[in-house]
Amino acid sequence: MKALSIKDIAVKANVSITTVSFIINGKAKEKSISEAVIEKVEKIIEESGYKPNQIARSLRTGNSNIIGLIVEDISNSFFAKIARLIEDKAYKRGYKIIYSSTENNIGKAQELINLFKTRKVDAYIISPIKGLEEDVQALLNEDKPVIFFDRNLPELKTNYVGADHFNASYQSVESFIKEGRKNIALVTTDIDVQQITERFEGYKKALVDNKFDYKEELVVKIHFNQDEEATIKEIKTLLENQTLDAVLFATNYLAISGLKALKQLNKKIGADLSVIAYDDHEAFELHTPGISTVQQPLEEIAETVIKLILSQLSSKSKLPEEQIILPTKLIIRD
Amino acid sequence: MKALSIKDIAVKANVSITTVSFIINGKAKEKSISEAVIEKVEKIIEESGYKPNQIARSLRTGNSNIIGLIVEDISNSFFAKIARLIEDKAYKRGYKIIYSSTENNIGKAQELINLFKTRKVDAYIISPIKGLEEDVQALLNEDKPVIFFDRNLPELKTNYVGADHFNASYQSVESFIKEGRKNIALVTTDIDVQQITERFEGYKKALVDNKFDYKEELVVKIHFNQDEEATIKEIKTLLENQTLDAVLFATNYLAISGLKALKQLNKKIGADLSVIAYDDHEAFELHTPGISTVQQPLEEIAETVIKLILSQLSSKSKLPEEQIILPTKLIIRD
DNA sequence: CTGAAAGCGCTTACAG
DNA sequence: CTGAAAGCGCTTACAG
Repeated sequence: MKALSIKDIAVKANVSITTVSFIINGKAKEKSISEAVIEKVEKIIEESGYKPNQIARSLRTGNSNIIGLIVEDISNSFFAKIARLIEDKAYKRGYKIIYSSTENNIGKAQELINLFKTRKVDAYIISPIKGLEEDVQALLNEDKPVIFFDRNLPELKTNYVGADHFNASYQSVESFIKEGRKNIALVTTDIDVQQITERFEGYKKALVDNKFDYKEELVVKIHFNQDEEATIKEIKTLLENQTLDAVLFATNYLAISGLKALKQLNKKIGADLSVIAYDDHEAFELHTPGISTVQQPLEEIAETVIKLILSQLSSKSKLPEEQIILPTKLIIRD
Repeated sequence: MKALSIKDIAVKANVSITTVSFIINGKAKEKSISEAVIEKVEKIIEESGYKPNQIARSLRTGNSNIIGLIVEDISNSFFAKIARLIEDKAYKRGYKIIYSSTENNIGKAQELINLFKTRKVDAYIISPIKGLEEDVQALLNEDKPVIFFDRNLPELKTNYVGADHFNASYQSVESFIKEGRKNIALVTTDIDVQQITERFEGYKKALVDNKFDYKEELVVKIHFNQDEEATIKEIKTLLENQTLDAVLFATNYLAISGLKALKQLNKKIGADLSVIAYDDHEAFELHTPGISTVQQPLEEIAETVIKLILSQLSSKSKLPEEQIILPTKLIIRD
């Protein structure tokens, strides 16, 4: 039951493996192989079900038709949806995706890059974390296409595709203000990544621009890797000890924890309290009342990422880096 | 900036590549390489940051230390969580996982198996669909370890790890009956896979065992690939036109659609209506009132799958197939 | 119009 | 204790 090799095909067709290789790779015309030979070989390949060994091909050519995708956590619905969309789109263009999660762990992230390197992936799509600068720079030095998404490491010259996190927060706060809210809290995380910082900056700027004071005690930064219990507790402390009438949650899972906290405290969203969550989640639509959310344009992000990667892969010369910021949408529910 | 090869290391260390290879692969003792040489070579490897080319290694040895994972849809939270757990556990044992989604499409599933084959993955973890029998049999003929999870194709002799879907439904229905419910509906899908059938059988058996009539009009089979709008509409029709006081949802996403339907109809879960959903979801805990769910033992499923795969991979002789059915847990919320 | 041969970077049976 | 050499399955520059 050993797999067929190009040699087996060559023997059966009574030609050299060179000829078979040319035909497999669509270079038959270019190499002026005769019609008769092409047909004969194609027929044999078809009948025998021969598939070229991609490992051998990769070893020889140095590329793999595989794109590596590195995300924070594939079980987070934002990343899962993006991964799925990217996979679909890449697949249609003849590329496969392999993906893996960093868990915000710099060591794991570095190992993944190494893994992908030794597997000779052709390009990298990364939602990066601080500390990865050197490793990514090494990829760039080897002229490997790298695209960041969701987050950026601005000191590196890379392509980046992401949502307009600053404006998303800004608009959320303004929406609260229009509703007549006076004391607007922010629940965010302590991960030091650009998009979290931007969400914070947008929040502050909107307050200041509207002549509200920025009050430190209304901002909670939740430690990234702590368990949900602790998060809920911190949010409860905020809700109980501060005068507030609106909360912006900077991530999806923080909003989930926040809703659990509200439920435990028996506080209702409504006349006395407004909530907006970053990134949609099924729970928000179902919630009574519905939870307003900031929605990132997933489809567009995926499409843009793939488009940039493919144009880099197909161009011989180095293309200029692009920074693409896509607008978010605020969905108000009640 | 070309990557280092084993030859470069050999030259630097002034030994043969054979020696370097033995050292890299931990065979130094066995091949009685001298301590001095081992140390020298290890130092050079360390300093130079040399990483063996896995592609070349795979080509030579015929295996890859990669396990292929094929699921229905990686953006479904059940599969995303399982994938993440399996990835973690495999990683700790030196295996990488590559995963991909079939979207319940037989053509795509076959392509994925082919893709994994040409990449020489060492083993396959598959949530299978009908029509894949031949392709999987071909893998088994090549003595590749294959493990099914979540779903089974019983005509094949493979390992299988899954939850006890029959009992899960059975217990759910009995729980409704204990609450005093009389008219218990089932919302399920029309995919023809074993675990969906079992959920249906458990539902019927529990009714009959408790001397209730099985009423066909209380069962809705939703077409798999239809959009959510249509699903919600069908569920609304059920809720409006039938006398019922309890609904069991056979999947997670059907329950989500069901809750949306209830919300649109302004029907409340409570005195007049009980609901149980298959597989937990954040929305269920947050929902007011909380939604009861059947929980599959994700951690155990992942652990068992990996254990079986590794024992197959490490044993030379063919192991007998195991069918492992793990119990589910019914979580009652209100 | 077609083929012999080198080489991608490894592992391993064999020899000494 | 260590190394020369074959070979995994391809691609491609070169030759005719």
